[in-house]
Amino acid sequence: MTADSSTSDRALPLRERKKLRTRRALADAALRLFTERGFEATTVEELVDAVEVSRSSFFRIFPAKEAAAIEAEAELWSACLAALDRRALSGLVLAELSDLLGEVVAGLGADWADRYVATRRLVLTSPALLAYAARHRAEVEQRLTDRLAGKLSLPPADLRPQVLAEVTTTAWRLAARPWVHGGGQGGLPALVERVGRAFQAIPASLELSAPERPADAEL
Amino acid sequence: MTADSSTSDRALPLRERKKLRTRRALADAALRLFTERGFEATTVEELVDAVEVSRSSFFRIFPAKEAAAIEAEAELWSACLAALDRRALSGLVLAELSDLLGEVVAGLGADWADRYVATRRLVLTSPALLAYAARHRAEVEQRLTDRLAGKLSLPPADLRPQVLAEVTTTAWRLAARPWVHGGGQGGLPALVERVGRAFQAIPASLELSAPERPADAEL
DNA sequence: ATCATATTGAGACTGAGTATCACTTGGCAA
DNA sequence: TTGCCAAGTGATACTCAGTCTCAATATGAT
Repeated sequence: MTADSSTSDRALPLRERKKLRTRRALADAALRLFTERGFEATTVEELVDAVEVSRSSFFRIFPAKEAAAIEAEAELWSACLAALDRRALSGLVLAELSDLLGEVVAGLGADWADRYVATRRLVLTSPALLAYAARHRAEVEQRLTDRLAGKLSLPPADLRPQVLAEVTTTAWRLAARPWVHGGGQGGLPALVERVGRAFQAIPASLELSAPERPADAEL
Repeated sequence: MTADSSTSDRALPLRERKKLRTRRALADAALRLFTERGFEATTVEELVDAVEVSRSSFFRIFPAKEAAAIEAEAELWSACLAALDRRALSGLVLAELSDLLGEVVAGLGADWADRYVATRRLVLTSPALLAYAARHRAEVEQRLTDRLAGKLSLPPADLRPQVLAEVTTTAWRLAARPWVHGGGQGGLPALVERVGRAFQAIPASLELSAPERPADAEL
């Protein structure tokens, strides 16, 4: 549910639909052009020419050139935050978050997987995109933290919601990185599977021990 | 050990010392000017005028305006990576990382605490700085991951070094945020104390449970 | 002193992001 | 329909970060 959000959500103020279509057209063109020619080598001018929109309009829709490139990533996390708002938490919070992320991923649109793979590959090619994506992650974590603390009635200074938010994005990255590396093999179901395993891997990782006499690390 | 790194490391190629002094002067002026006038409101021109260096030189030393602002943060993490290179790991890796971070912090220069507090407060005021700092963190994590995997002879795809690197920077942030918020009260010893407790808080946070019937989150 | 080599500074140039303003277009009431 | 208002669009000018090139200057070795 709420998983459609494709080009035309029926029963939307008609004018908004056009805006959404433009936004999506810009994001798609951005992904394509930046991938073909490189992020820094493509100017915003070229991008807006391809979509036949003015430069002014671009910056009205996206706050930065980078934002158009990571639209697919942004969609994922706003879906997660929306899902968290709808959800009542009970039991192990970490397990709830794992479920939630899995459900959100499973409900994403059909074309999302390809867009996301392209996005992540693109991000790796440009320091500016890496920075922008990293900040976006930090913002998502902040919102996750706030919502978790709110739902659990914990004070903002409590470390636990912060850790759980951090762990959530970490699990996502752990799961998504190899999936993207493999070209999105297996589609969304494979990704969901990986997300579940990434969440499980985290507590286990904290127990990792080094051998008593590591051969290569002697001073 | 290697904890000095103040303006003049004796027995350094004489020419390098001057470069270091310029670098440090720029970083100090950046922190001061950006704090006084705002990051976006201060131009690189004004900054280099204050230090009597050319714009060209600035960009030879720092890759971006933002880099001069987060110099104190960068110093911390390069000290950590250097310390990790020197250290032989044995036993619980998480505990080793906690120790290591504590030792590095305890060994930082006397003026570092104030510089760091100022840096973090400044970063919070500017989206551009937030993005730059977030990317810096990601780079540090990548290097931590590589070194851990190397030292432990684990394949690069193993999730555990990635989790441990992530947890290390998370613990740092958990510890530093309230410390900075309180103006660095208690100095480095207080910070070291907080780092230790942040590392301990992480496994505990993963067990957080929600009450079975949360009153405020019903749909 | 002299020569090769770094390092610096000056200036021009590109392109992102912002602000302003005139213009158009969609939505709505009479 | 017609006219009106508001919201959105496009053109243009401007600032400033970051790159590049080249000349000037310092540094160090012989």
